[in-house]
Amino acid sequence: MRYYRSPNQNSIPYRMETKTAKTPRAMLDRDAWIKGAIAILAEHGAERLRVEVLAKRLGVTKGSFYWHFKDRRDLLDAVLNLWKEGRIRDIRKQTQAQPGGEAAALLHTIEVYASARNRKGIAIEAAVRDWARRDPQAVAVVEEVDAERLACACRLFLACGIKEEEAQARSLMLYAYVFGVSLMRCGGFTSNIEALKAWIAERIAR
Amino acid sequence: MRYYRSPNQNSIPYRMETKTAKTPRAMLDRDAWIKGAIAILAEHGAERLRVEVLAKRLGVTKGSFYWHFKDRRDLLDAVLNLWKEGRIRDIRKQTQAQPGGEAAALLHTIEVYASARNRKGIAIEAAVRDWARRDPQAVAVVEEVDAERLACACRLFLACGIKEEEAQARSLMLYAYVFGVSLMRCGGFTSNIEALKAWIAERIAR
DNA sequence: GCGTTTCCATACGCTTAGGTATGGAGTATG
DNA sequence: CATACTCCATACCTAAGCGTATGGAAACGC
Repeated sequence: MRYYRSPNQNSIPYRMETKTAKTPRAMLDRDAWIKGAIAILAEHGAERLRVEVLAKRLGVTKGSFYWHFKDRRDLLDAVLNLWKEGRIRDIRKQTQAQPGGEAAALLHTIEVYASARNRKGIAIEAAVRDWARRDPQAVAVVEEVDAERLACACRLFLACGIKEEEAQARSLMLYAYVFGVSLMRCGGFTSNIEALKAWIAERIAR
Repeated sequence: MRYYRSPNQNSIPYRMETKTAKTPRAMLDRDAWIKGAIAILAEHGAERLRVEVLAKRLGVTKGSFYWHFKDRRDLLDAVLNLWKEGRIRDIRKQTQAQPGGEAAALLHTIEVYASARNRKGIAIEAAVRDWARRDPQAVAVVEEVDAERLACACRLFLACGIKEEEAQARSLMLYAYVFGVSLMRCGGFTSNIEALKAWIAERIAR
C-alpha cells in the first residue's frame, strides 16, 4: 500500500525550516512535478509527457513520482486544473478596464495573445487544445476557459456600446483569430507582418 | 537486404489484370498505406501514428510495411507530401472565380474551411499543424500550404479592388480565423453560433 | 513447368514506458 | 535513543512499438 497526496491537500513544506538549505535531498512537492510537466507539455505535447522522462528531468526517479501521484492520469488532471485556473485568473486581469478604456483593453488582449513574445504561453495553449482533441477532461477544461474568455471579451465590447449579438460575434472572431494566427506559418508571406497584425487587431476591436 | 518502393515510383498494380478479383492476398500498395495513415493521423495525431497499429488496421502485419517503406519516417514524409499536394490542388480549385464572383468565392472558402461539415479535413489540418510544432518536415509543408492559400486569397481580394496591403491583412485574418475557430470549444457560448459565424465571414470578406 | 519476383507472416532483439514492491536514508517526535 | 514518517532509489513485471532476418506462398516471366 502506497500513499500519495490527494489533489486537495497541497504542498506544505514541513522541512527546511530551522536548518539552512543544504538540500541534500530533492524535496520535490506536487507543484514542482506539475510545473515540470507543463514545461514538457509546452515543448513536446501531452502525448510525450511521460513520467520517466519528467522524473529524469527533475533529477529523480519515478519512485518519487508515484509517491506524489496515484498514476500518470493524476498528474495530467493536475496539469489541466492548474492551467485552467491560471488562464481564468489571467483573462480576468487582462480585461479589467477603466471606464472608457475598454477598446484599449481589447487591443491589449489581442496583442498579448497573438504576440510572438508570449512563446511559451502560446505553446502550452496549442498543446492543450491539441490534447483536447482526444481527451474528455481536456475538452472540459478548454471549454471552461474559452467560455470565460468569450464572456470577458463580450463584456468589453458591450461596454464599448456594441449590442449583444455583434459583441458575441466579435468576441468569437477575436479568439479564433488569436489562436489561429499562433498556428500559422506565414514566414515569407510578407515583410511587414506586424503591420498586418495591427491592421487586423484594429478591425476586430473597433 | 530488403527492398522497398522509392517515393518516386508509385504503385503500379501489375497483377489482377487477367484474372477475376479473388484477392486471396491483401495487395496493399504504397497509397493504401498512406491513406490508412492519414485516417489514423486524423483520429489520433501524428504521435500515435504507429506502423504496427496501422498494419493491424489494414489487416496485415508490419512485415508488409517494411517492404513498402524504408521506415516509419518514410511513411510520415509520404503522408506530408500527399497532404500538401491535395491541399494546394484544393485551394486552387476553391478560389477559381468567375470575374465578379470573387467575393462569393471568398465567402465560400470561409464556409468550406470553417464549417462543421468538413470534420475529417479539419481534424487532419489540426493534426498536421500540431505535428508541425515539433517536426521540421511538417513545418516546411505547412509553410508551403499556408503560402499558397494566402496567395490565393490575396488574389481574390485584389480582384475585388482592395489594395495590396489590406488584401494581405485580410487574407491572413481569414485563415487565422478559420483555423482558430476549428480549435475553439464554444459550445454553450451562444445559441445562434451559425449566425455569428455568418456575421464574421461577412466582416472578413467584405 | 520452373525459377524469379512480389508481397506478406513469423519470430526475434531492442528500447521506452507504466505501474508495483520493497528497501533505505533522512527527518521529526516521543 | 527508538520509533514512525517522509521522500526517493532500485528492481521487477508487463506491454507497446521500431526495425531486422528469414521463410513462404502466390503470381509472373520465360
